[in-house]
Amino acid sequence: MKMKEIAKMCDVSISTVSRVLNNKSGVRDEVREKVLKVIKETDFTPNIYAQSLTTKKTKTIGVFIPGVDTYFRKIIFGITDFFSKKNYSILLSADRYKNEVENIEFLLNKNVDGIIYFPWYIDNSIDGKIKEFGNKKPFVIIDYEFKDIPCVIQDHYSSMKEIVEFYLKNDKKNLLFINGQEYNYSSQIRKKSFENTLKNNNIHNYKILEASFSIDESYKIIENFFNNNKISDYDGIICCNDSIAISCISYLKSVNVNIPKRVWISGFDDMDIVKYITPSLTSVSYDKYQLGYNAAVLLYQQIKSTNSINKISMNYKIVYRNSTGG
Amino acid sequence: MKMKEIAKMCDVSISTVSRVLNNKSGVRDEVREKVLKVIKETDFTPNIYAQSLTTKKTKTIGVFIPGVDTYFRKIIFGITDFFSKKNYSILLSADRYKNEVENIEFLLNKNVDGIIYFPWYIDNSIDGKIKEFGNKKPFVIIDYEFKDIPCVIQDHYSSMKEIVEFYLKNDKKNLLFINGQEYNYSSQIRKKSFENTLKNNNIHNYKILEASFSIDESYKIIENFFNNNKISDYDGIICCNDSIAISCISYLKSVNVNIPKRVWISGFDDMDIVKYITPSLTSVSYDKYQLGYNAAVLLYQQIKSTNSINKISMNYKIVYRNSTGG
DNA sequence: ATGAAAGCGCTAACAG
DNA sequence: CTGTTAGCGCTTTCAT
Repeated sequence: MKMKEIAKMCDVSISTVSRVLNNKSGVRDEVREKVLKVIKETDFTPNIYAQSLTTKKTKTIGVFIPGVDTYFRKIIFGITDFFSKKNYSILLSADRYKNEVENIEFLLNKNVDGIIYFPWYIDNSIDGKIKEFGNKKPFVIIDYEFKDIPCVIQDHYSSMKEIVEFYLKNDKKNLLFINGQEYNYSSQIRKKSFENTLKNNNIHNYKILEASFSIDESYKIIENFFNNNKISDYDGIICCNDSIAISCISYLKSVNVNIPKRVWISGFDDMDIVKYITPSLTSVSYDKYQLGYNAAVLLYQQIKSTNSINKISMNYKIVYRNSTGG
Repeated sequence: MKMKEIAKMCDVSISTVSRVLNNKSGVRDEVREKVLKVIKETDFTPNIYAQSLTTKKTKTIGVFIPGVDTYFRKIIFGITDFFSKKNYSILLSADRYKNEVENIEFLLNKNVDGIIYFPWYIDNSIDGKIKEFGNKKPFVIIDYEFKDIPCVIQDHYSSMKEIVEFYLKNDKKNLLFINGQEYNYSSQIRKKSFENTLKNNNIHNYKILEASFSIDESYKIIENFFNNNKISDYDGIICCNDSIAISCISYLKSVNVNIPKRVWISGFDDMDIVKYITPSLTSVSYDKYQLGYNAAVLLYQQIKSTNSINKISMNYKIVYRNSTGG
């Protein structure tokens, strides 16, 4: 079924059908209703590829989000919920054989109307690329900042600061920070916040361990670390995400270290399950659904050229549980 | 940049450029190389919307996968890894304001070349819809079977049977099965397998509790259940996924029930973290990445009309850990 | 208010 | 081997 047939059935020209379809003026109410009726009856939907050819708009946005299993889906939900209402589709780019930049270029070639990009591996070339992409298309970054490219960030600096100060306030002053890989921007921020907060409190004795976002690797790194370092040197451990915290707890239990009595521990992300493990895990909670939704809003504003906001900083909440004394 | 310009730069017709682009015969090697060179230099990529208009192929496949956070991403990876190599894109449909069928119809309207559908809410109308969709486009279902529509299934019947028999063999014969919502097809299968296996072993005394795929709801349902039923009635609990198992363990710990001494417990899915919780959780492991990859292969075979296989049943592995005695 | 016609960028006969 | 040309289904001037 195409416009031509609809036009014939209604005894009008295809221009008129087009006008009705696009809700444009210049059609008698009577005619409009008739066309609408036939469209409905025949279940007609215009060919979006023909539309795109003429309008240069694809009503499709591209999304790249890295391999973070635990909240990937929630972010996607936020994005799709917003854009579906606007009748946009979501093109996903997540080929692991390509690097991130290649994934974005792939999306660009698909003529998407805009792109949401959650960088994961940050290297020297990324800023240049982001600038290039941002000039080409409406572009929104998640959890990374570059000049005036609109972005949605989780305020890892503040949340880490709050966590550290919570430890200090409770007299936990021998701290170990277990980070993910430091190619990740959030990791860098959290690390810096951890260090600065301690320095601002005149504490210069602390340890940072670079572990991994893979829980199995993390476990090995942690085990190896404590084979060469005394646990008793620390009364507080801060992990950069919940998985790492879980592997750390697992190790500490295996060597009979009591949490929270001997050492406090906390994570990040507040996964659904962490309130049900033993001990229940103190964690930092960001609304990942809202994160995706906000990114979608920023992108849409750009697409419609009504952009006013450039940066959204997400609210967070620290959920205190038994792993830090209850 | 368009084909016309490339043609001019190479001093050939646009048909020749098209032939080169589509790797067709009928071009002198010399000319082909020249065109290829210019294409590369100018970084030209053909407009896929114009291509689609003529070919009726979009080189895009549609994917609907429900809200299962823990392994959603792995399935997607399997699909994108396969299709990216073929230069296809992935259109994601996941609008929660629409129901599943509406999400599929949305994809259909986008003229995707094929669809991968992981049904979650199964009701009476679904078979008719699947048949309709399967007639329209290449179509692959995950974890559901309908006539000769190609599908990839996790063999929940067999894995559940094996788990149950493992309990029985170890003299755990007072069993409680905690299921997810029964609108889910896999839940139905597992339940049936649980019941049949017991019956085949002449055990008619068992209990099935319908909990929820939401871990918080599950906890409440489990707590409520044990407020009205004695824990000591059971020596084995089988949960339909790891989240439910974790909430169940949490509850049992809160009332000081020793696992595995007083009762065994097991989950499904083998999430990354479950080997690190206490007690480490016995679970059923399916390769979710491969699941997605297989679905992609089946779909591609249909698109290319080389389909031979109709059904792939995934291998599984039961990972025995401390929650069932180690 | 409505229709005719050009054109979006490409592919695929058809000629040569 | 190579070029010409007619669409693909739609939007958008430009007339009427």
